[in-house]
Amino acid sequence: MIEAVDRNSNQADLNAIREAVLGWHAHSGRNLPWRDDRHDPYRVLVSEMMLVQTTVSAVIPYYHKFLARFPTVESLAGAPEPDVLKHWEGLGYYRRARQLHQMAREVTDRFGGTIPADEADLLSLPGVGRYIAGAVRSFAFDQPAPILEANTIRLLARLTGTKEEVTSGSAQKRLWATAESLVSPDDPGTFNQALMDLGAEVCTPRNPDCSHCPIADFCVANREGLTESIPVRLARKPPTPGEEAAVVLTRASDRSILLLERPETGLWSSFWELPTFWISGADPARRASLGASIATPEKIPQAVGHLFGLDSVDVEPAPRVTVNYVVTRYKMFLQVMFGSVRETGRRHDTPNCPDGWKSARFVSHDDMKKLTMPSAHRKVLRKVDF
DNA sequence: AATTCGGGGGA
DNA sequence: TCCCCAGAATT
Repeated sequence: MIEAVDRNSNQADLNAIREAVLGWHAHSGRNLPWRDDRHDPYRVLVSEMMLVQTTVSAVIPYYHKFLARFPTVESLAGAPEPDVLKHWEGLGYYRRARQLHQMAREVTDRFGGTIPADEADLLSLPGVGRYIAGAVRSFAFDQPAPILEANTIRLLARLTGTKEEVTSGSAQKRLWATAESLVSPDDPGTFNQALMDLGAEVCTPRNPDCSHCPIADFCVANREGLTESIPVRLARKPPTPGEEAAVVLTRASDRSILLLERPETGLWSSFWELPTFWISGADPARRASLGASIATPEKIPQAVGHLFGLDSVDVEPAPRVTVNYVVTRYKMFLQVMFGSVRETGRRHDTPNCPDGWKSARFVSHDDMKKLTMPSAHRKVLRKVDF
């Protein structure tokens, strides 16, 4: 037995761990769609970008749809950004979609359409950090590059008995060193995937199945009864609550609905959303800038017509639909109001765009489906029932 | 070193 | 409810 894989370990222990992990993986590894063509670096990149802080089960349907529409680097590089974002809608962390899109264009421009295998080249691409670079190198190019991510952080922290907070700089440095010393020189890609699978299926966050773990004999946490207390993580702060009110403002002449295009920076950048007013508490979407003086639901009916320069606006103050959603560290309560513009006229065709937003317009039912919107507002429109 | 980036699933 | 998820970029 070894004290820790990155310190008092010898070559025989390392080899024994590698063989045990690979042997377990041969019959108990996960069968995942992006492994069907593991050596296609484009598929590796698409899957890894989607999997950033996102569960495997959430990614699988998006992966299939995305690859059906953008099967190659060239097809993605040549696609318009709204098309790319639409295929990402609902997955979250939309910066990744733009980074992947930009990545395809840089691969085309800087690397002649071929995804590079060199670490520095990979790290120079947008959205690629140490983990994704290691994943592409080991999975697609069979290079002995280490990886460190959620599953292997937990597994390696337990294996080595890491008692410090795992996101701290010193712990990260040691865990990366452990991963590097452990990665199999013979089949690094399979080994790295096997280590992740073992973390996902056996070395789980709670109630790890140590009795079926192929490397339990080498595990410090198992030996010392610390599997429930490792990994150590900082206590997270409770979410800050906030209230908003959204208005579904329908134009009577054609049943189109008023939508706003969000600013280019920050949360949901350049997404389309219902006009939404900040009421109280947290304001993660910076909606206070849209008429902060309102701040009470009662004032919204009067303010809407004035804010958008519309005549004959009628808004019901009573909310009939509510949606709760969580974004970053904020827990939001969204109440929905309903309004209509009863008369048609030029002023209704071109609503004023409030300061800070990119544009405002009435959108038809068909066009609404094509735009990319935050999930909470998608949910509102589903519940409203057109 | 802390924050910002979403959204969903499982216990 | 609470916790976590194949992290990276910015401040």
